[in-house]
Amino acid sequence: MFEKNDVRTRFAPSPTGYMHIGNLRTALYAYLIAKKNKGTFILRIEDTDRARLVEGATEIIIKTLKNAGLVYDEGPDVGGPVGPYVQSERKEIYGRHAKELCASGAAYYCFCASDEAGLETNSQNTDDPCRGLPYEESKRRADAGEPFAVRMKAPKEGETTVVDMVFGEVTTPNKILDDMVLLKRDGMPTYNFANVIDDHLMGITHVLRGSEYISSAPKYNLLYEAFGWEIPEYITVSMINRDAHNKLSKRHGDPTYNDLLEQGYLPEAVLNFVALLGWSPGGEREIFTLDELVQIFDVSGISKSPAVFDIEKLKHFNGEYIRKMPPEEFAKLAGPYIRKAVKNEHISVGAIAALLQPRLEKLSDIPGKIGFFDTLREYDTALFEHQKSKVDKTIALEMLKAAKNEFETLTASGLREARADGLQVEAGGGQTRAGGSQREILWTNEAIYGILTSLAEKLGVKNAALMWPVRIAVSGVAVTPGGAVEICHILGREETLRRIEIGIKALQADQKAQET
RNA sequence: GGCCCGUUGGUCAAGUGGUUAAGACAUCGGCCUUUCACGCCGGAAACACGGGUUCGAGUCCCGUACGGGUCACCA
Repeated sequence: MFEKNDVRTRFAPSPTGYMHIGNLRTALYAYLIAKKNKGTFILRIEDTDRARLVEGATEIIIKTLKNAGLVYDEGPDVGGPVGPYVQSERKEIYGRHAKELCASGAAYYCFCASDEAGLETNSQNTDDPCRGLPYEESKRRADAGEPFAVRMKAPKEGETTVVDMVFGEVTTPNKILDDMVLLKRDGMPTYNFANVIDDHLMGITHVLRGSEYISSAPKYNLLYEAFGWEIPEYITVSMINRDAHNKLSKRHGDPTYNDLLEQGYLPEAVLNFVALLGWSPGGEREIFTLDELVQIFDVSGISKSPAVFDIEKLKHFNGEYIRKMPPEEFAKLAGPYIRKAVKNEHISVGAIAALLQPRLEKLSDIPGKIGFFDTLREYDTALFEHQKSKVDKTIALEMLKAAKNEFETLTASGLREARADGLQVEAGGGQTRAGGSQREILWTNEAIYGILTSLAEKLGVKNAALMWPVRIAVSGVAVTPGGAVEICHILGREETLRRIEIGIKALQADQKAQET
């Protein structure tokens, strides 16, 4: 069995597909509460509705929890002392308990056809016809093989008070409680019943549920009482909404956890963000690792009111996580995205990653930002005009010519090229002069910056006046990650010169067209 | 409709009877600068409403409004 004073929590999803953000948060809180108390976190699969079963969904859940770092101590694939952890494998247990309640008078067999019973529950204050059946008789019928469901015999008077760690005391008049079905005709338990049985049998001390269950909570209490079981701590968490009026739902295209990962969000960032939806640690800090959350999590910080899932803020969190990542790690993560957009093997993934890291919100944004490294698209020469940098087309042409000349001169005198990936190659046919001249340099960011800034100085213009046209020429787009220097560096000397040449030709053609 | 729950800026939120009502995202302005971003500085922006209780109420009580949940042999 399990330790008596052990704090035990469970995440109990039904395997119906990918995991919602709300589910993930519930799992996270359950995990945090268990770990904070050095307790046990359990995964239980609630698959009692075979009609809604989705093939492979259990695997998805397991994979998702692993991916998120929410390691469970007991569960279907890892076992544990109170298994099985899949409800469909516990059918006998529920049947036994349901019959026990019938025998004790807390529940009764119902022989109504399912649709008939449905009608009964909809019309208020109408008793199910089977409620009054004598136990002996209904037991005989059930034993004889007549199909039946089991319903709870809800009290008609009094009230039930539920104590919840988040919502406090919630009192409900018993007369509005219906005779909820415990066991369905197919012998499977309902969620309500299986949940209570399993939570008790598995020693769950803190029961986490979404607020949609709070109106059922009195019925759970009645069930616990009927069995003479101790009622666990209830922790009811409010919903996560898409906007002021709608809750998050897959139907409306709200992203699942998996969707978010596919969109280039980091698991850590999503988890961190989700933790703060409906819960606050109280201070000003917002960025926490999972382990830190375990340390500081407290049920008292859980909010009663629902929270809106704001993707903008998630983006910010994701950006924060990207920025604080070690550069090598980020390069590894971003590598595939970069390679997909920039096929040219000579272009360094690491160098592009370095440019991207401080200005990226999510990985899927990468391709849109760096396509120009791969191919220089045709662009409007109007891009060369930039008031703030004091550049018009005439000046741009002048600047490009000067830059080209400068880069070429260097080549002629034996420029050694340092590729962005760190490999050095000989330029200019390997005619490096022994001893080297003063003009012999490496094609590095520092060198290019030096060349361009001293050129600007020589021409008597601001850096921006030179940098702007160069950047436009080598990229062909108005907005680029990194500046002229970095882009030239990454492209390499040869490609840089080629693109500058293209820019010059375009501007000259423009000029000619203007004259005629 | 019955029952239950909620309501602090556009959003997440701190606040547990006395505060100039934090902070974050988004937004706007500025600085930095080689475009963008990062970073830094600053602005605008909130206690749903009405009654109580109290010397004093975002905080406690009642009501109203609005929003949500639930009322399945779904979970």
